[in-house]
Amino acid sequence: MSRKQYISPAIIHRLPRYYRYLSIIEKEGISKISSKDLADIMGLTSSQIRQDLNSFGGFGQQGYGYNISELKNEISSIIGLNNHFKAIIIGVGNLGKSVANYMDKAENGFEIVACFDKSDDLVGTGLLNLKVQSINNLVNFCTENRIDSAILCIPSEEAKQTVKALYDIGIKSFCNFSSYDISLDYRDIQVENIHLRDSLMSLCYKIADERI
Amino acid sequence: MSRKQYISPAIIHRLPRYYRYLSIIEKEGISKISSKDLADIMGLTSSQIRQDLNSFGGFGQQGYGYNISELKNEISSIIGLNNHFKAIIIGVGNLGKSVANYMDKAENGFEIVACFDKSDDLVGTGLLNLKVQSINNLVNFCTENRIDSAILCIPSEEAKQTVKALYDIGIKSFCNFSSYDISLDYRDIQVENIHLRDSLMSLCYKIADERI
DNA sequence: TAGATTGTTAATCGATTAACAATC
DNA sequence: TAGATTGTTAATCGATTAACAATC
Repeated sequence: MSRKQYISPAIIHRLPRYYRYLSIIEKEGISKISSKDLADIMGLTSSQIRQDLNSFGGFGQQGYGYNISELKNEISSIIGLNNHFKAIIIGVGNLGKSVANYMDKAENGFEIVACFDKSDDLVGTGLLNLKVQSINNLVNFCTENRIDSAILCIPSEEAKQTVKALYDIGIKSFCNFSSYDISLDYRDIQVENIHLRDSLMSLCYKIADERI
Repeated sequence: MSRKQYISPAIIHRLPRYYRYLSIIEKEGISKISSKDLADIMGLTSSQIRQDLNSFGGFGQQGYGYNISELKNEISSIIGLNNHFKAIIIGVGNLGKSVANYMDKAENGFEIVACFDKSDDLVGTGLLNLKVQSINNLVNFCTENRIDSAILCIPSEEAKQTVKALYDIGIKSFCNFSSYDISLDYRDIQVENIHLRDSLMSLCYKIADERI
């Protein structure tokens, strides 16, 4: 079967997990796996795995299973890891720094090509092999260089202004650490939100609920 | 209606958002709101809001709507924000530092009571008003002090070992920044995962998919 | 060939949306 | 009282699981 038209958000968010586990299993020197065995390892059902994979194509072989390297490469290609999309980091506090360092060392589909901060103390300092630029230079830089995505490591009020400026010059992909809900203001964008406070509060609920 | 037995994960993850928006609206000086108006602001449907809220109790008034401060307080109480659960940070690199600073300034249901690192360079340095302790002191500290939750800002191999040690002394709540899937090894725990790499990869997929 | 396991359709489950009687 | 809006039940939608024919 060929690739389905619509891929659900649930599937999109499982793709990186497939990639991660297939990488681990491949490193263990195993060359093939059945949906049942992979399901046991990943805590899914074999049905779900076959459904997920088959929304992109028939990567398995009846009676045999899936070739791990092959499947891993297929998923890498589906995610688009080899695109090495050009990303910029906005806000170079501890969060921006940790994100930059993390992205630099682990394969994730992006490469960081610039970073910006509003603080004069940080502008000109080094991060990875880059010099932190002034936020005043942001729009200029992004019009002169092709940028695929912006990683927002700034508070929500600043994020709101920054997204507006970037959207106006055509940048429509964001990794958002602020609590500003970008997708409410713009429809034709790609965004992943990492809302630390919301995660903590959900965890708080779970603990509190457990102790009732 | 009184509180339902089972609250779905989907609802649990919307609670912090309700709290966030109600706080914003309250600050704007508005005192009441209908499910319809709140839905428009939050990008939900009024049905969903009424369903969500009614799984905890009837907080509204027919013909009127919801009193904002009252509802915000109810949700704060449902999440359990006033518990101020005692959390420890494990790993005080840039990520650990940014999480610590963030948690210190924003209300989230937790307070950080200690932080640990394996690096001798970091042990003894200050973070918030705490001194970074050696990871060797972790189990000892946690047996002598009541700890509600551990925030894992370390790589997955270390996370796996650390979780085992903590689980064995009864700590069963984790905010996990590593890619180790704790819930596959332990069933009776509360966990929130923040998988930065997975989020980036999902974003990568969305961009790549958009450009097909 | 027989056994294993996929790809795919059908059934089930859960979450969202619609509808409306209750009631402020 | 009339209008508004909730609380709640019913309908729909989407995602997961089960089942099984196809086939390696």
